[in-house]
Amino acid sequence: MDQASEPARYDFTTAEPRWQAAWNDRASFAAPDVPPEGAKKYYVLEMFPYPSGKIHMGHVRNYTLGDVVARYKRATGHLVMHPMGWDAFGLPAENAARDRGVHPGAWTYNNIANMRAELKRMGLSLDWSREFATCDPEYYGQQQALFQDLMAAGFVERKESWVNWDPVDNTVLANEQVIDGRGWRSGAPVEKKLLSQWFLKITEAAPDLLEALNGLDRWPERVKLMQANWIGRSEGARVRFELAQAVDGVTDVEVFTTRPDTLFGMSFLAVAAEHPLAAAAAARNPKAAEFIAECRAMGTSEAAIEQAEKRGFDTGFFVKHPFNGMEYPVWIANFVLMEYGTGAIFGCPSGDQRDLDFARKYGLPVLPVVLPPDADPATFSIADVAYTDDGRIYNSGFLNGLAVPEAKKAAIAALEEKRAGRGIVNWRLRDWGVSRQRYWGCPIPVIHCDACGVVPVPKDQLPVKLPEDVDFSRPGNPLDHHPTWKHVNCPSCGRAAVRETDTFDTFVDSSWYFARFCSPRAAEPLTKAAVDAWLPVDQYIGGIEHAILHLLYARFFTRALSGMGKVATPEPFAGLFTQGMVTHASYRAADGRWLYPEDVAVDAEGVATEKATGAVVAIGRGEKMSKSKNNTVDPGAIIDRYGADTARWFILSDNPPDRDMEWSEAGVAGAARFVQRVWRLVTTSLPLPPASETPGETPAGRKLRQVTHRSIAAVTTALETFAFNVAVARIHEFANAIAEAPADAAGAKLEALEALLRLTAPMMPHLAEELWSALHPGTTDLVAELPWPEADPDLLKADTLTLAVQVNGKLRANIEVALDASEDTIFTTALAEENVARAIDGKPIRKRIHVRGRIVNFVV
RNA sequence: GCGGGCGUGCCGGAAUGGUAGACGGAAGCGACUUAAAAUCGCUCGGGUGAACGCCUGUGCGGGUUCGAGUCCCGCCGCCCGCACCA
Repeated sequence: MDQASEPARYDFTTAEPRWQAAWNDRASFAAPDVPPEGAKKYYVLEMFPYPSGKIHMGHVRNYTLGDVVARYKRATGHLVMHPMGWDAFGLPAENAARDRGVHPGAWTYNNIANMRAELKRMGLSLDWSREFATCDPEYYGQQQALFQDLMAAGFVERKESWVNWDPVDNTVLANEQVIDGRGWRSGAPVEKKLLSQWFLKITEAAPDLLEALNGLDRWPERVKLMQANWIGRSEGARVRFELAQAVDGVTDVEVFTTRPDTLFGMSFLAVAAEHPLAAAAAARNPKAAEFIAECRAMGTSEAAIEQAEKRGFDTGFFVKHPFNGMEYPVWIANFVLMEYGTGAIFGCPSGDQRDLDFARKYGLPVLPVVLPPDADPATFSIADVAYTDDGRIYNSGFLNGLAVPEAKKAAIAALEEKRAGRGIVNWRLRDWGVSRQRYWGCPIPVIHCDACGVVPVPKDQLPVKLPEDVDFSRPGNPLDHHPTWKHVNCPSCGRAAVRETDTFDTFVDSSWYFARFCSPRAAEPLTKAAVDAWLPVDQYIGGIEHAILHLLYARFFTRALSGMGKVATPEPFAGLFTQGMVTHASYRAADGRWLYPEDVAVDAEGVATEKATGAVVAIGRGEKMSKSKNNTVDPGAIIDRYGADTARWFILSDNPPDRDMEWSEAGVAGAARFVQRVWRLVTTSLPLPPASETPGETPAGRKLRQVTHRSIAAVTTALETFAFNVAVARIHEFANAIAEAPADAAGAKLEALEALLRLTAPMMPHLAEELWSALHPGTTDLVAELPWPEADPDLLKADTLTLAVQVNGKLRANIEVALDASEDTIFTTALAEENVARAIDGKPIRKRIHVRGRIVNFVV
């Protein structure tokens, strides 16, 4: 092979580390804790990663998106803070400890070291000096201090709630550890168990959390909608039903309903399995107890409860209807949730699908009480579908003839008059249970003393550190069976007491980390000057799967901190962008094995076969990358082969960032070709001939300058709107135009190449630096520190106007007219087109439509 | 089950209610080469035509409009969340 004949190529393997070192040496991405007077601050944050061991393509996508924003904002004159850290507590570390005998801390910090090295290879404009992990005692100790502040401010309470209990492993299970109602390790049927736990009173903030969504104008509408529905404000009534006979001294049962207008359509009353009346029934009837036990086996997941077949048990109790005085049976039903409303409902089968399914199953009456418009009351009946829309009330005594909204008001008024109920606002949102019976989390900093009750650990004794010597060979919480850790003296009375052995939900860790980033080494949780200067986060970026819980908890936490005067802003994230997943084709053999892509051959017809056996393989369309499906792509391997810029470019170019993207080998290879193309475009232009004309003097020069400035404008708009794939397309077009520009446009070419590099820099920062230095030998400038190019408005204007001409809405011709052509001239020019005349075919023109700069339409 | 979203060529996608398919990928053909890679050029929704063109087409069925991928109503399919995964 003759080396000399090989065309020169861009060598990213040396260039990328070189520029990373240059940014590092210049501290190009460092930000001060408190910005200087007059600085335009911009806080860019991606959701910090869980240190699972390796970065995956979802991370690459997330951090590339954030990096484009950070670099673009820096170029447009902002002082940018762009930190990185680790959401480092959680179950996987404990699973690793149980499965492989590794200590959770060692496992986690080892993973962090690996992932940090991988992230650094991506060339992200991060301020690494702010890095921390939530499992650092320096971080969780401050969190313990914050929790005590929240306790003092009245945001914390202790109450009972249900958990999934594995009776064989004697441990609490997460919902994801419950599979088809059984524990994932033991396979034992899961039971619900009542535990005393710590709660943050998020429900008190519900009205405010809902109302303030209106002010989040840079959040996706769908996320705001999901949050609003989750908070779930609903207006309705509490209705008190007297029991026909008192049960254990209890004389009545309260239900919540949003449909008091349908009270006359009642055919039963149903309570949750955890309701006191259900317990009373169980005490009298072993069959009831059996049914309740079956309900408990469903676990605590709302999805599982609501998807289960509707089942019930007749308690034999009866209640009296507050309006008609009739008696109705009380059932225990598996679809009634104890956590919502009062844990009891009245069933109106004609107006609620669940009630109808239930009534049909158990042969309960179905009385229609809302008559749809245009329906005949004599013949209207309910078969398998409940009627939930508006209409006229009938079969309903004093409510007859009213429309649904009026009937609701009338029913509530009547309930209040009879003292049998009242109108109320009910919220779906429940308080936030933060206790977890696990080791690898932040210890809840309280001590339980028989004499003094709950006593906070004195602040000068924080952090309450996790013990290192823990035993994972036994099931259950290692903190609880540690021989010494929990035994302490009460800080208040000095007698023997025990530590709380529960740790915090990891959502607590992620509810304030963005604030801690502002002063990550401070001796107190937050530094007022720093958080007030930097918060709110200007652009937060992460997965849609966090649309509700994480974002709602972080909003609540920030509100609470703001209420205590620790943070000025109540809203943590001014702008939010939710990215889609990264998917990859998956291959599954007939026997159910998931195959690695490299073990599969795909022919031209798209038929896939397993290389080893030749057997045909099923191709799954893009599925979320997961180890269990063998369809992951290792970012490290991609960067080895193609470089970070290529990976970044492909991930940005493939599709809009809020949609799921399919990773494809061909796509990366195409991106790699473009990297080389830009490199050739610049290097083959060197050295640039001395400009014989000032830019734009020749017709070709002016044309290239127009393209340059239109490209600047188009890419800027695309970046501002997160349309990164469009920005990529515009840069492709721009590069094509530069390549095609004739030689006499030399003066405009330098301007074009500079603009190309600066527009590309947020997306392919290493290549931009490499070529900038080639274009300006000896320069000490870094593109990362240069300002964003500005489009010259004069060069954005077109020289003529191109209009589409339609006849009856169908395109028939294009015409070109002067910018200032009159409407008459435009119509005359349009009608002169042969194709237009043929389409009109002499028919009279009924209407002429002209939209300036767009279109002409003749209606005939 | 409930809540939210998405659906456009072979594929990813573009398109302030105004020329559907920009840009890229794949594929095919050609140039260069002993050959391949790389590179460059051409073709590339379907139908019809010698050609200017014409008809049709944005998951399905309706509607609003001079004009609908875009707005409205009803379906179908896929995806996300459902409170202890992060």
